This record gives sequence, C-alpha cells and structure tokens, in this order.
Amino acid sequence: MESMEIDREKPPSTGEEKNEINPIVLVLMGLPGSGKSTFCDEVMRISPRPWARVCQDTINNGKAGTKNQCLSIAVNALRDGKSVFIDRCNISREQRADFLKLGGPQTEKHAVVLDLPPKLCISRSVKRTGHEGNLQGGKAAAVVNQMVPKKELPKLSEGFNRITFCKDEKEVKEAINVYGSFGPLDSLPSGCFGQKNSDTKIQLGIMKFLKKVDPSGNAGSELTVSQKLITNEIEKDSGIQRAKIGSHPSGEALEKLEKDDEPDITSNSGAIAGDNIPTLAFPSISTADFQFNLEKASDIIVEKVEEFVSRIGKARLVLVDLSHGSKILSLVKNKAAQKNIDSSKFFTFVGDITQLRSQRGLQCNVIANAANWRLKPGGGGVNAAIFKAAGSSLEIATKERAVTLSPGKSVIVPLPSSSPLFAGEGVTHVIHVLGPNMNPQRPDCLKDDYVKGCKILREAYTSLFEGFVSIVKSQEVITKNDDLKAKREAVCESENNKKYKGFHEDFEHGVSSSMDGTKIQDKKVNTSKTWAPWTQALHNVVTDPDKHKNVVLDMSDDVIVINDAYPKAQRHVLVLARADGLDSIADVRREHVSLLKTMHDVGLKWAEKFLDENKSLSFRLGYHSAPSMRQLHLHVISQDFNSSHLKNKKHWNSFNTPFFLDSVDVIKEVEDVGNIASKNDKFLSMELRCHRCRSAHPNIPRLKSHISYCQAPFPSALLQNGRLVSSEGTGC
DNA sequence: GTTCTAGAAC
DNA sequence: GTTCTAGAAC
Repeated sequence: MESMEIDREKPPSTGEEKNEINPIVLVLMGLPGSGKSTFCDEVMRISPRPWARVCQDTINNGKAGTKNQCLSIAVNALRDGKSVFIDRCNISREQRADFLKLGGPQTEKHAVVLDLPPKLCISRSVKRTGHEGNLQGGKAAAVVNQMVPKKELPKLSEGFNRITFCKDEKEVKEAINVYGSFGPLDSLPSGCFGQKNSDTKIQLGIMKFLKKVDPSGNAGSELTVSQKLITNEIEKDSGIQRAKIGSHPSGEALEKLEKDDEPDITSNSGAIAGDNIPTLAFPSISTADFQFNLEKASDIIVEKVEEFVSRIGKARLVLVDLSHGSKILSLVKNKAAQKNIDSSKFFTFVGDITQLRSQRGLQCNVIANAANWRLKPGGGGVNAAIFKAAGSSLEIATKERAVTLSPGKSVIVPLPSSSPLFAGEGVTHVIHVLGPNMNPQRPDCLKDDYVKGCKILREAYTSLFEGFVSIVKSQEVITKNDDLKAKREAVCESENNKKYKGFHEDFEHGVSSSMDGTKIQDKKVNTSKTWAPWTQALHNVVTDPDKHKNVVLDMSDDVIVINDAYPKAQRHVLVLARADGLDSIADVRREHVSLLKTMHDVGLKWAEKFLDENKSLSFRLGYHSAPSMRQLHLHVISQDFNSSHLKNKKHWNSFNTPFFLDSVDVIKEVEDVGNIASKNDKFLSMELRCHRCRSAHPNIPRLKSHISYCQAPFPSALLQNGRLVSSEGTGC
C-alpha cells in the first residue's frame, strides 16, 4: 500500500509552491470503438494539466500488456505529479477495482463512461485499421459482442468521486471540454453527471437503471441528480411514499405497491426483513402452462414442504406467484395452515420471482425456475421471466451444467456474479425444475394420467428441495458429524448434472468415511502415503531446527513457528508440531489433543500479535485436510488473501472450502471421535466463491479483484465458536 | 508445495 | 492476439 502513495515530499516543480497539484485518476469505461483513446488524445491536446495515458493496448513497448503493468505505470505517473487516464475497457466493477486503489486518499478518482450504442462501437471497430491493440475487423465485432453483457456501470460506492456518463457523441464532446479545461489546481464537483435527457425514451432507460439495486442496499447515495429528480417526480405524482422495504421502486413497482398495500405472507412480520436467511423462492410447478390439477398440486406442495421444513435448519421455503388472485397460492396457504407448518420456514408470497428483493424486500438467495426440457429461455411465464432477468450469463452457466432435463428432475446452476439477478436481487443459484405436463399442446403430455403425474410432481419437488438443502449445506462450514449426516440426506438427485452429481457423491463418500471413523478411531491408520522430496521442507525444519534458524520465528518443546514460504495472505504463519511420526491431521489421535491445543494456543498468540499491529485483519487457524507438505502444521492465515502467491483455484479452495478444517473443530472432533475423518479432495476444484459474500467468480484474477473490496460480513458459521479471530472478538 | 507450459478460453 | 487454467515435472 505504501508503495502506491504519492510522494508528497517531492512535488513536481510548478513554480507555485503554495498550491499543490492534485493529480487525479480518470478511469475510462467503454466498449472497444467507443472512443476512449480519442477522448484521451483530445483532452491531452487542450488540457493545461499534465496527463499520462495508461493504455493497456500499447503499454508493453507498443504491444498489449497486462493490468499489473498498467497499475505500475500509473503509480509512476502519479508520483511524477501527472494525472492518469486508465485507457482500457474497464467494463466491470472487478476490472476497475484495482485502479481505485491508486494514489493516496486525496487522489480523486473519476470515471468517464463512454456508453455509446454497441452497434456504433462495432461498426467503428470493424472499419478501423492500424488499431493500437490490433483489434479491428471481424474479430473486433466478436469481442465487442462478448463484452456487452458483462457491462456494469460504475457507481460512486466503488470509490469514485465523480462519474460522467456519455451516451452519445455530443455528451462525449462536452466531457472532453470539461476535462480539457480542467486546470492543474482546479477541482470538479463530485457526484454523477450525464443522462440528463428527459424525453420519454431516455426516461424508460433510466427507469430500467433504477430497478438495479445495489447489493449493499445503499443505492440511494448513488442515484444521479437527474435520477433522483425523476424518482421524486414519480413519488410526487403517485402521491405515495417510497417503500421502506427496499430500494427505489420502478414505476411499475410503485403501481403494484399502490394496489398491494401489504405483502401477502402467511408468516410473521420478520419474514420480510432484509436478513441473510437462506431462502428458496419457487413457483408452483406444472400448474400454469402444464395444466396440472390445482387441488392435487397443492396437496403435493404441502406434503413435500412438510417433509422438508424439518431438514432445512433456519432456511425458508417460499411459494411465489404473481397475483393476489392466485388460486394455487390460497389453496397451499390454507392447507399449510391446517397442517400447522411452521410459518417462519414456509409461507406463500405475492410478487415477481425475478424482483423479490428490489420490489418486495424479500431476500431469496435461491430461486426455482419452472423450466422447459431444453433448458432454454422463452415460452413465457416464469421461465421466460427468469432467463430474461438473469441475462445471458444464466444461459451460459446453464449450458455448462446440463443440456436437457427430464420431468421430475432438477438442475442447480450457480449464478455468475455478472448476472443482473445476482447484483440486483442477491440470487446466487437458480434451480431449474421440470414438472409433469398435462397439456396436450406441450411435449410429453401424460393425458390425464394423474398417477404418473403426481409421482413426477412429487419427484420434482423432492429434487428441488434437496437441491436447495445441498446449497445451504455446502455454504456452511462442515463441522459436526450432525452436519455431515444432514448432508448425506441432502444428496441431490439431479441428473444431467455431472459436476453436481460428482460433488454430492463425494459428500456421500466423505460422510461414509466419517461414520466409519467411530469404528476405526483406535486403529493406527496407515496412510501409506509416500512423500516426495519436495514435501519434506517442513519435516526438515523440525528434524534440524538449528539448520533453519533463519526462518524460525518461535520455538518450544512442542512446536516451531515459521513464516509460510509462500504466504497466501498478508499474514500467514505455520505452527509445526515437533512430534515425530505426525505427518498430517490424518495421523492425529486422542493422545494428541493436548498437542493440538498447544498448537492452537500458539497460533492464537501469533494471530493476536498480528492484530495488535493491524486491527483490520482477521484470522483463521486451521489444517488442510490433505496437506501437500509432510509434518503436521497449523495454518494461521489472515483473511485478506492479499498475496501474489495466491495463484490458483487449489490455493483458494484449500483455505476457503471445507478442505480447511478449523482448529477448534479439529480439537472437538478428535476429543469426541478420536480422529479426523478423511475428507475428499474434490473441494479443491469447486467453483470459486468469495469467502465473505459467497459470490461466484469465473477465474482467480476476477476473484482476487472482488475480494480486494468486498466488505460483506463473514458467513455466520465462521463467526461462531471462535473460528474467526479478529480484534472485535478478542475483547479489545 | 512451486514452476513451467500447452492449449483452452476469451 | 492475450489471459488463464490445469497437468506434468520436480
């Protein structure tokens, strides 16, 4: 961080020592062909302020370079007192995040969004020749098309002081004039600018934009001046108050709120609170287009809900339909009440399943889709609405999981963070379900065979709810055997879903070993693992500590503390057990409990020492279930994961999936059971998810970029039993 | 555990 | 074209 501070001791000689130049970072955002480079050239041509243009297309001796090269050149330019253009597409929040950390707190960050129509960008890119990044011709069109769905407009909450939106050439020219006349000692007003056009067409666009909700829930501060005006106008016109429950409702939403004063829920008022209870919102399967008998369907829904409410812990199931007049909703509501189903775990709800949080204040992390067998968008109803709202990323993610679906089955699709449903509604997974069809106009009609139909509908709900249970469980830290047992029950039967199928089979497998664990607890397990030469480094330290004095931080009769040679976070030390014959956690038995406690205490001491130095850190102490390096060692690792050594999925997942066994849980399991059940290693190849907000990310760079700014609270499981060590928890 | 690198993904 | 992953070698 220090290296990025501008050296204020040596400002460039300006002749005016009193007035300091405040260089700014101006992040351009736009598709290829939107005119970013031209914008920079024009501003630099007329600006009295010293500028440096950091262009990723040419940064590497005229060739395209990397983001890190851009960052390093930008740091140097800022040191020289120059303001910096970040000339790259920067279309997603992740792509911009690192540039917002440039300079010191007094370095203003501006964004100029060249939000020109993709068609125009494509036609410009295709036509141009001699482009610096060699992005021209047909290739350019493909690249632009790929980028369009990934576009995320910048927000002030990302860390920008000022954002200028330009939607056409005229507004681009205005922005060039503003920055062209922006003197070295001038300052520009903060806030969002642009999108001021008030004609109907533009308003519709803005209304669409208004529907997007900041996941952090503080959208209010980010509305542009014009957007605020429009919102106020709507509120004035309709004569109603903005709903307390969510963000800024669209016109459509306001209409609904006028009609529906109270949300239709059967549960207590706590149901709608913006909490983090895992919630599945599901539509009634097969009762719309597939014409399944409503009485029979409602019986099955209530039957299956009753079966699952006992298995979902704190989680909730919510049956959703669009209208108050929904017959299926009232049938289910009454039958659920008759059966005294816990209304905090199951209720019916009126709303659009794609806008439950933004319109109705109901946070649902998982939504079910009444899919078609091809798992394709369209058709109408819930399926069309969900695919439309989730954008192309859902289609792509679905294709990766499955191509078709049989009646009675479901498939779980983790929703990429680029999906608007993820950002706007907080949906992390979509479960596609295919129910039985009774409509002769649709494929696989059962022609009134309700014996078969009911059987398939039951299967569909079972598969859906089990899928939901598996999501809930996979997001918890696996600690107790009880949890594992529940997970065993939660095996999702989704076929056509190899990844998930494999995942659950592995759970099953892991559970079997843990159950067997009680039987083999006193047997000396022969791990029969051979250790390659490179796995011996830690063992060598323990065997001959004197030889490794340079790396040893601390030593006692039982343990040696060293820095991890390739730290995966700002602070990362290892507490090595000195005992002979303890290669890994698999070798630990009851007689080692006191050693484990010593290791934990030493680890805690080091975590607290690091916390004294930096209160913003937090730590986890734990073991890898299948370590690569020989000699039992406890990781003490800060949760920033800010390290150049964290390079791949295995690195990430080894600290952020159940592959990482918290020391407190290990001690308890060895005390209770006598050993640690072997876990499978498939956790290492699981999808990449943020350890705080659990969002999914396509690759390591994107994940790292995300975690550099994600400040979501840690999952509740980590906050329990002292798994997470932070300054708040140490009584300081 | 890391490094290297082919080839997939973008 | 570059970026990124994943598997082999160590």
